[in-house]
Amino acid sequence: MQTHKPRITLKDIARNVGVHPSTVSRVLNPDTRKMVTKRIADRVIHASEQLGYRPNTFAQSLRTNRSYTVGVMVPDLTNPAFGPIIKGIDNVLEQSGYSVIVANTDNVLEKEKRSVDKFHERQVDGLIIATARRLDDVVITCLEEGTPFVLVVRSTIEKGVNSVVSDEIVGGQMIVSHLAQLGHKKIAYVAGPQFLSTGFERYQGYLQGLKNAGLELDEDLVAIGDAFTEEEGRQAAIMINANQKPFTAIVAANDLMALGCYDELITKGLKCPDDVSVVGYDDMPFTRHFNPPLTTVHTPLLDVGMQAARILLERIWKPEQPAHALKLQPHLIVRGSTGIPSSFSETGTKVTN
Amino acid sequence: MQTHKPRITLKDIARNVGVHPSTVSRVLNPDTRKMVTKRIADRVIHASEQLGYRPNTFAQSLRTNRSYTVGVMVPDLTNPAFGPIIKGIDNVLEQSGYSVIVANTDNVLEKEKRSVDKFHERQVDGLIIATARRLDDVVITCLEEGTPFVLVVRSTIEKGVNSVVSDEIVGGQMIVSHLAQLGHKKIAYVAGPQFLSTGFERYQGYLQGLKNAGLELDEDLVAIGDAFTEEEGRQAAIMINANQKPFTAIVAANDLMALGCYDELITKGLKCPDDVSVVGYDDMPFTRHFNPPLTTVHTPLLDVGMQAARILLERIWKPEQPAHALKLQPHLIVRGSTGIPSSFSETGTKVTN
DNA sequence: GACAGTTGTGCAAACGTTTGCAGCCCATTC
DNA sequence: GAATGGGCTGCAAACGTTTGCACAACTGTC
Repeated sequence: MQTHKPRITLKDIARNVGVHPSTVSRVLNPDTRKMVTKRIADRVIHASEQLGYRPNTFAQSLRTNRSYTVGVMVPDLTNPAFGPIIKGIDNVLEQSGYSVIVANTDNVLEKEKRSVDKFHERQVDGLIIATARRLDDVVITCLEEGTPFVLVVRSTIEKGVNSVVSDEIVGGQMIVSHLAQLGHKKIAYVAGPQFLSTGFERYQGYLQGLKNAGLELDEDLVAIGDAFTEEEGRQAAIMINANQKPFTAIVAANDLMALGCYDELITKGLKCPDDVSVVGYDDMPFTRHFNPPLTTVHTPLLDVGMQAARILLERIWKPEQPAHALKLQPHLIVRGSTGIPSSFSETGTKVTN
Repeated sequence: MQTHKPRITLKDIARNVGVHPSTVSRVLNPDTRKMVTKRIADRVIHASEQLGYRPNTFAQSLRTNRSYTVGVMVPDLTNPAFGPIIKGIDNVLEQSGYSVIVANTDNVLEKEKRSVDKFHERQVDGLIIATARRLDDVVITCLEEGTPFVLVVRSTIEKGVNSVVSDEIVGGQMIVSHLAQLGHKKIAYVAGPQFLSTGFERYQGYLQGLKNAGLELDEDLVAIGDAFTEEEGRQAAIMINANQKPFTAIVAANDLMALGCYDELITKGLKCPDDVSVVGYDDMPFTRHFNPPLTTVHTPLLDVGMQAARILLERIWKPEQPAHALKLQPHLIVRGSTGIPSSFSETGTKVTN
């Protein structure tokens, strides 16, 4: 920001007031203001306002080694789930004078590494990571280097790292329980990537849910997608259909994949929920407007962001505190995509072709 | 990022290789590398890699007055339209070594001012602004201060500012033309805030579209919302309904407001598109999954972001170039929410009650 | 072999802060 | 009235770079 007006510095104020720059510095810094006489302080403040002083953050950071910035890594900004999270983060951080630098990694490891390197270079005071794999080198590196960071949404298998996630297993169970209660017995599963905690744990929740409901797992009814995308959801649904086993419900590992299932059902001429029920996960914005409105598990995304930011601030201020792993309770939201199982599929008469 | 390992500096490398720090600096800086002998350069590079050197960006920025960061101001991260834009921005900027700092302003002027102040303090090299009002102090300030910036999505009435926007007026016309072609004559309009270029120009497009189609404007069929939100869209639809004038289509100023119209139609027991057609604007993610799939005007949001970033880079590099106002051609996407007008409303028999 | 010209490297200042230390002055105490 | 102490302020170094300038060493020419 090359402004033509010459930047005015502590020295300028000092000259103006007739004191030493260090005194000005002390006045303008809340922690040290009490060190200087009120009378002088007032004059300094007045002069600083009049001259329109803006501290040079680079000089400050260079001297203090704190940048008052934090880095946020997300896998895909196109996914509407991340908007609210970043908003939550920004809300609390900007109140404490921090700025957030975002990086979009497109789920590719190379970019994640580059981003975290960049963040290091920029000396961010902390990191919020929404891209973690269950086994994640990047996370391990951060851990070793002592970088304050907190994981959101996706966690790793390591213990002792700060994180804010939804209780995915419980969420998965809730879904199956809901479907079982409706009378579903053949429940298909469109899984997310198993190297992500969300993909893995939601699937575990599904398995546990089946057990709870006294249902058998049929492996022909589960397919694993390689990414949390609509397209992968559709592909997985296609694979399941190809197995020619009857089912009355599909639970998808997230809302996007559920949308992919919608597509596949439509191309097969199946109605949701009349022929098959569908449920998603995340409750991203506007799920209630889908056709049909999607039954899904709600995670308070804005809160996730805000809590993560708070925890991060704590860690930045007192790095030696024990890690804080926050698990938010999920919440099933029943909408129009789930209903009682169709007699067709139930009897196995009408097999998807 | 307080790492326990001591930061290694140019001086360390210099000592290691046996040269002066300035030489190391020259080697590591692409622009000046040619100044130093290949043999020495190689040794320096080798040492720097071995020691894991990371330049201190603060020192660099302090010295050079360039931060290699740009600020991005958006009104509401919850609106899925902004995800793709930011992604586009990030994509091109990170390739040039820039980082993006985002700020969410919630559409409140106070926050916008605070954010832009913050950006100034952080000495961002440029700004991308998605929050502009038609008359916007913040923009004027940036203009006066000579800050490189580009507006996205929303423009101001000033000429000579960089911007990347959709041709809203054409878009508005396209919508009306589409509806008129289907046979609609009574077309209601749910307007967005008129102090935003998007709200204003889309409405102008609507007016122009009516004229083109030889239709009369009925003021009872337009209502203006105070914000581009679902709720405001619903309220506007309610107001129009309250006027008891028949209509067969509603065009909303953006997709969110269109969703609000959906809600109101449902509570009135009206079917879309059978009873009334609805069209939105933006083609934000997942509009095709809405119920019914929303006819809307597509703007290539990712492109908007990328183009804006490119223009900004140009301005940062050569500040004296004339402004670049890029107007992207919109594109009507017809989906299930528009159809031929219902005979009911057409005859005025069935008035919304 | 002396000279000019070119090339490569070192020197030191500067960017704008923060902060430990030293020293001053004034008030307090015996 | 001298000694003690505490409160304010100035001094200067330091953070890690970049860069104009000076200078040394080399190349080529007559």
